[in-house]
Amino acid sequence: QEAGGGDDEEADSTRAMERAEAEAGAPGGWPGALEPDELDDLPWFHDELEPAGSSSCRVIVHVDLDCFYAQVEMISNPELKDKPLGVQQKYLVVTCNYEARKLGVKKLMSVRDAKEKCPQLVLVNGEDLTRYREMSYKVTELLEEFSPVVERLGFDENFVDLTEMVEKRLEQLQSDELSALTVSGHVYNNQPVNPRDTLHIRLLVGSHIAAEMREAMYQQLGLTGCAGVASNKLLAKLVSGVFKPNQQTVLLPESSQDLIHSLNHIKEIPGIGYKTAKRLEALGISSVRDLQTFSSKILEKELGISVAQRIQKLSFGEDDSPVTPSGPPQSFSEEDSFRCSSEVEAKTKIEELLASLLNRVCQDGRKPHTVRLVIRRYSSEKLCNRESRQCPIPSHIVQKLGAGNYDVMAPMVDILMKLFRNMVNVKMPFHLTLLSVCFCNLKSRNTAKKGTIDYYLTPSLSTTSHTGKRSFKMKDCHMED
DNA sequence: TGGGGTTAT
DNA sequence: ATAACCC
Repeated sequence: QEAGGGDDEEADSTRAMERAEAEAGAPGGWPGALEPDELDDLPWFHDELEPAGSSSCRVIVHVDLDCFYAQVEMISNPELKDKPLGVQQKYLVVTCNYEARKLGVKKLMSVRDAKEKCPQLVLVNGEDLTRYREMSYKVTELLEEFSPVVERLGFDENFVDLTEMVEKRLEQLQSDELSALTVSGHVYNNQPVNPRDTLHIRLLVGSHIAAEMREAMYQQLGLTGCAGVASNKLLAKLVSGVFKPNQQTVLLPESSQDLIHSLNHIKEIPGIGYKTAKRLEALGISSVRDLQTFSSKILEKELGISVAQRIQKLSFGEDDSPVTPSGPPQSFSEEDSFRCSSEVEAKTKIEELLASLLNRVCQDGRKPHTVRLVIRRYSSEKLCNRESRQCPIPSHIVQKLGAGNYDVMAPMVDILMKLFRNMVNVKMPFHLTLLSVCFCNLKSRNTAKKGTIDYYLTPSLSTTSHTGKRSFKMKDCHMED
């Protein structure tokens, strides 16, 4: 228990305070007095020490671009800037700018409903993600210049671990500058800052870095967004959305219970998805406090120990998951939802998807060693009913990947059609609503040989690749042939 | 509901 | 290969 050193004392006392607050916050403490044999049902995890060697107080920023696709479209065509704008995929308005939101348009609204609410709505097609994807990676790369530990979440969100950067800045600061330190942006709950609290000070320094990041995004890329600064990813993400467009908020530890309890339903906790929320509701759990106070043992039996422990910690605002550098993508895929009831239609679409994918793979430089075909069958019921078949890409085709795309087109289509016929009995009538082609198992095209430095620095070859950890970026590897 | 992504089992 | 999660 001594392993942590000085920093852990502070963090532990913080956690103890949070727990005291949580218990005090519940009217009359834990609902229903616990029987003696239920005492070990009390959450145990608040007092857990974090791994030795890691500083127990992290500073994490969550950066969330404002209506990202709409912003990219407004940059492409500035005439759209002062108009209500929606980005359309099929018959959905997947996102829209704030002009449109003022007039009642919501994300994922049908085009019909949106036009009804807002007849002046301008729509642009956003089914081709190329420009969004490119801009998305520019944002991630910009953030990586501040600190290399950047985790992407979708195209428009990033987490950055600022702990080290904050430490360095604190070392540089003089004591008079330190006492005059102010916050950049909002403080959640308007909580007063205690200038003698080192946790407060670190988070304030984090808020300045967040402001610099947002300023750089605007100056260099023309993009606006929100940021949240807190001691873990969950809280950073929740707090980033408190003041909405183009603002930032820092969460001080004493307000973490207020933030988590500001959620009206457990489904709003990132990490608790549709399925888990339904299962929890079946157990009578709907509020954050319901989940906090529910029997850990019963929860573990219902959901499995892994999910149960993770989500119950989340309900207290606790999240020890690291910011994992995303690096280059693990997979490339292109999909299209459309009706398809013949093999010829399928083949035509597969050729189309494949052609785009080959261009992307060519740009990336790495080579995929696996290809996957995904379908969705028409069946009115069952959301998310997708089936897939995958197979290795023959090595003689892998080698040709990169420049001579036409040589690989035909054999790849052949492979994909075999996968197709493996899933779909083409002698029987069928009705599909989606086709998707995915390239994965990407390996660097370099000549690293066993025993060389390159071999051990190549994630696809060295042992680190199958531990699931990638702790450095491909672009840092400089692997020329 | 779109057109993407990730990790765990 | 699927199922869950995220946007």
